[in-house]
Amino acid sequence: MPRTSFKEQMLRAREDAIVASVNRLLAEKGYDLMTVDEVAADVGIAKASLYKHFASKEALAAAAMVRLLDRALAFVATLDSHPTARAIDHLRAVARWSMQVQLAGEMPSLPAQNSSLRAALANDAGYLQRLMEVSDKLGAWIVTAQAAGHLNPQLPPEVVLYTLFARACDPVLGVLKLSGQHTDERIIELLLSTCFDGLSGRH
Amino acid sequence: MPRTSFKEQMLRAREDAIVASVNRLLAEKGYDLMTVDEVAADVGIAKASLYKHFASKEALAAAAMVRLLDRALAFVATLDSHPTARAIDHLRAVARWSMQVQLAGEMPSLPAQNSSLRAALANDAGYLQRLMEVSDKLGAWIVTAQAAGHLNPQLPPEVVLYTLFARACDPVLGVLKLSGQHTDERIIELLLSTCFDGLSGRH
DNA sequence: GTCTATAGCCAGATAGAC
DNA sequence: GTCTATCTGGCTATAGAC
Repeated sequence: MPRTSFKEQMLRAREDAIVASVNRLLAEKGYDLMTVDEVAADVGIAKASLYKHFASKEALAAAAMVRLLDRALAFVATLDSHPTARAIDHLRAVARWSMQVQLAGEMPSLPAQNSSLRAALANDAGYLQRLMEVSDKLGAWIVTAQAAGHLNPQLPPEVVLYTLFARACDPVLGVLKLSGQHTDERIIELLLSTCFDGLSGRH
Repeated sequence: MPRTSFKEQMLRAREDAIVASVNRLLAEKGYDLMTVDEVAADVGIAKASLYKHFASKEALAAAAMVRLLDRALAFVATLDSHPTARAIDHLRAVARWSMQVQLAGEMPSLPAQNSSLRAALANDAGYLQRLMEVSDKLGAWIVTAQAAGHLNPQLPPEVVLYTLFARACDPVLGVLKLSGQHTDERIIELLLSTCFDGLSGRH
């Protein structure tokens, strides 16, 4: 395997800068309102140059999702290095982490209904593989936590998994932040409570 | 007050048909992917005629939201006629109703990030008034249920309110329906459970 | 690979006859 | 108020020089 040349390093750095911009703009405006012109201006290159790196706007979104999943996998790996902790604590930690990412304005937001975008993601091997890795990790913790009685064992594991994914981009977070009535930490504690303990709370 | 003439009745009926189409298309494709051409074709009139009734695409969306809120208020009114039931049961009933609406493909979906659309809604007196009415009704039930110990009294009431609104358009519902592994009724019971009792469930 | 300039398309909104 | 036909602007994507 040839070592990466200087030119390749520069290319990588530029593409990282592009994806970072895309990630931020996706978090700020969402996919539909983000324009490729904006991305190019934000990175500081011409739009045509952008298209030399990524074939389409959809490819840009996919790259941002890959970046996010890589961050998630890195965080999951740090949890794995504490094997003494309980699975339920791992799951809470992941949920808290995803909410922190959202509050920091770094959670890319894609429309669930755009079918051509969905098709592009479904054809992206790198995206699919990382999504499966994250799902497998969380799925294992879910089953363990259910067996230990820390998660409701009557819920199908996939329902728990989908719910955790959905809470990572829950609009309630943004509304509460906009209201300005609570600190970021308090918002996260409130939403973790409603997510794991429900609106009724523990009795 | 003059009684409504035949012409006015026809006008009303046509506008109702328009809003019904908009509501369905908003549920099916979402605001950004719904085109005004589509709406006109669905209703069976020319696009220019549509613009005689509604000034803009945003006005169409606002009308659909008003229609939805009117349906919600009507449902809330039926609950009010059973004054013996507990507030928590009313809230669960409203949550179940909203999930049924979504599963029936009748829940209009608007992007949270489109600021011009948000501005249009914020300037629509009819929309705002109905939104406040619904919020007041639910808010009263929330406070009552908290006092009775049926809802976690440590949660700020507005957090409960926002959460109920958010669960009405929770994407988890659509994903579970798409997976085809559960009946509609089972999906609703599962999501009601995660919403009120949390992922941990009751202990 | 980077740029300027532009093609091509599509959707929201409108003109003007009837 | 309804229609056909059109305008207008913005967006993705590309051509072609350097």
